Amino acid sequence: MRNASPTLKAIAARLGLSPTTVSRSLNGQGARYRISDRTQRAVQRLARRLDFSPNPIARGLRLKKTATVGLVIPDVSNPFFARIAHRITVAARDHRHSVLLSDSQEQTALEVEAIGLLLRRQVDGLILCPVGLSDEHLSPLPHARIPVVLVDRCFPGLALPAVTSDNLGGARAATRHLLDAGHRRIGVLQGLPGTSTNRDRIAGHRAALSARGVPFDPALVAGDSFLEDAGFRAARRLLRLRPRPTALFALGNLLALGALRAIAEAPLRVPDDISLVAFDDHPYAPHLSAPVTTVAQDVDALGRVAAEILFERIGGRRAAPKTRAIPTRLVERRSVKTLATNPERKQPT
Amino acid sequence: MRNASPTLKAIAARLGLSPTTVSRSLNGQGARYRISDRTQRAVQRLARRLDFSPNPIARGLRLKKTATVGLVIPDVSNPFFARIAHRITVAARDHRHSVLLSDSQEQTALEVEAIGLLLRRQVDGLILCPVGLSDEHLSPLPHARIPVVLVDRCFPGLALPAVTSDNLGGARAATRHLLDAGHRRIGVLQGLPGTSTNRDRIAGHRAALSARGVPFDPALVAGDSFLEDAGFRAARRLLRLRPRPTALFALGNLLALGALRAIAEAPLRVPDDISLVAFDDHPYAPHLSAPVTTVAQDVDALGRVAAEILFERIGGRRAAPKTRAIPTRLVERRSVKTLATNPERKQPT
DNA sequence: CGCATGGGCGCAAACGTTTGCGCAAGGGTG
DNA sequence: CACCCTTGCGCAAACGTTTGCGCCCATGCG
Repeated sequence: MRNASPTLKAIAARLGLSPTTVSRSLNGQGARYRISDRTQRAVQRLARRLDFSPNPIARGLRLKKTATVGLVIPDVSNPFFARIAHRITVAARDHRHSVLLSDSQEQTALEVEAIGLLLRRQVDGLILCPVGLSDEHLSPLPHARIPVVLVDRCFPGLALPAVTSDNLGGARAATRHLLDAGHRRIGVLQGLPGTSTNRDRIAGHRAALSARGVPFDPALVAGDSFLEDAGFRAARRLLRLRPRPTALFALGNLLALGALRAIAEAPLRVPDDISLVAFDDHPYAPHLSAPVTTVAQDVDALGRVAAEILFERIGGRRAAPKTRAIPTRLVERRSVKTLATNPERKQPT
Repeated sequence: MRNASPTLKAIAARLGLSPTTVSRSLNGQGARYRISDRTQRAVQRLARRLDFSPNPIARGLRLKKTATVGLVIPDVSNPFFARIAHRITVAARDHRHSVLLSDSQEQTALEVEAIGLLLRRQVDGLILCPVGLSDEHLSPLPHARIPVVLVDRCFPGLALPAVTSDNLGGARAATRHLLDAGHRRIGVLQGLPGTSTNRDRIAGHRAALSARGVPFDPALVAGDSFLEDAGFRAARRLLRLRPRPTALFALGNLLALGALRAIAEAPLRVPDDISLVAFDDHPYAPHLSAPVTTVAQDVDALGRVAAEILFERIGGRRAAPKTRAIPTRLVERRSVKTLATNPERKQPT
């Protein structure tokens, strides 16, 4: 803020000392190098008085450490990722690190570019929400000289620590909830096939089905991306099936939004004509025309835990890479209709 | 990505040249310093083959330019700011700059700290969404050696370029809309008093009132922050007034959310028992139990224009600081009830 | 043949730190 | 008095660039 912090040299000159001595006095190396207490105190006092703080660029050059972490995110404007970014930014400050933010715009090519740039900029650590379709470009990362943590989407083949929601468990709970309410024809609005999140959620859905002995019908799965418009199109398609599904399960928040549009357009009503469950909770969810039942992810925890792992590793601990699953929570509202016709609902377990 | 880019020195050594020559060949200074075309081409070929790219830290140290811009935001997890951050991040990439992100957590103290840190890190420009309560700590910025742009909240006294929504016009349009529908007792849920956004929105509201000759009643204004809970409490208070306001005007998206909660709790229904207009549009707005009429800000434009101004100035143009107002748009939905009792509605102009 | 001219490139300093090593002075010991 | 140890600190190199200045060699001209 004030007129440019003075340099180490300037401080040294004013005290008739060498930059060496000043540096050591300020870095707690005084004892190690036998700087007298008197000198150290004098240095520290002047430094404080002049609001000195070492030039991070010069320091970075010398130390090959920049007190900076890189954050690569597919889309910062998506509230989900925005909250992750928020938590990480806050955690970074706690660890006196800055955050270099990149937005890969859901494109692998930009992701590659961003990672390269961040590595060249000598970040001390990297948190990555991969676009998620492929991982070949990530394969050098486990051998990078800095720790890397994956968030949200993971690649089992990759030796990198990852933090993800318990997508499988969350989806299983949602589908189980629908089954309990007597639904048997459940349409699924999926996201980007090939991503771990999508795969796990589908797997959870299928697990719940087969646990109840309900056959899985691929014709009831539609969609090809996590974006709203894909949700709209997929929902419209599913709603035209005959017999119509009695419930839709949207595997993402934007997909749910698209579904709502398609349902309104049909026009149908939730939950009378069709039930709806969505992955991702949302502040507005309770106030929708039909407050929608959701699988809430603990987004804050995702960001927090990722940052924790990263800074642990930056701090030196070099544990084996492990993926951490953050639990989800089913938030029941009023978008699921109980089908009275079905005798076996609420069967024990 | 690959094993650390080689250094200039390494390239020079491999070609039997000096780092000087290599540097000039790569920076387009070849002609200026009479490097032969043959040499230049050889350098460029090898550089490309080895995927060389100059160490940004070293470069930053020497040049006192880092190809980095700082971004200070009160709360990245707020979708409004997240979108601004998104646009700026994208714009920065277009200009080959990186973004250092700070989250001030709506605290002036943290904002001060963040600005200081970014300046020390030698960012080439700074985009700031000020917390907005005070501006003394910003007063050195107009004299900083780098350009600074304010977004969302501005300080008239400060000689800094600023980009804000047309808050006054937007609020005026909203209130006018309510007046047209016959409402006279309009409760206002305000945000943080003292911020320019809040002040301008209130001013717009009052302008619309007085244009219609409706007196302004301070008792109908409640609230003390832009957060949801403040909206909830303020709405609850206003809803208990007798006679009850016939409409609420929430001056922010989270305030609207709080209002919805308070209305549901009352319990009242929108728009039958109470009308609602909110500042800030939202993807879920159309799907609420009463699709809510909103004043939509062009958030993308806010971010884009801010980035434009910043990079123009980084590029050298040192125009006088000017504040740019981005137009808002009234999105009419179904949360406003037309009060039939009132004869003078839809009066011309 | 002497000199100016121009082409092609390198020297060395600088940016602001950190750090291995070593130097000088003073005090104690034999 | 010679030696060693301790205390207190500085030298200089290094990190990887960029840049003002100047060097050297050919060539052309008179």
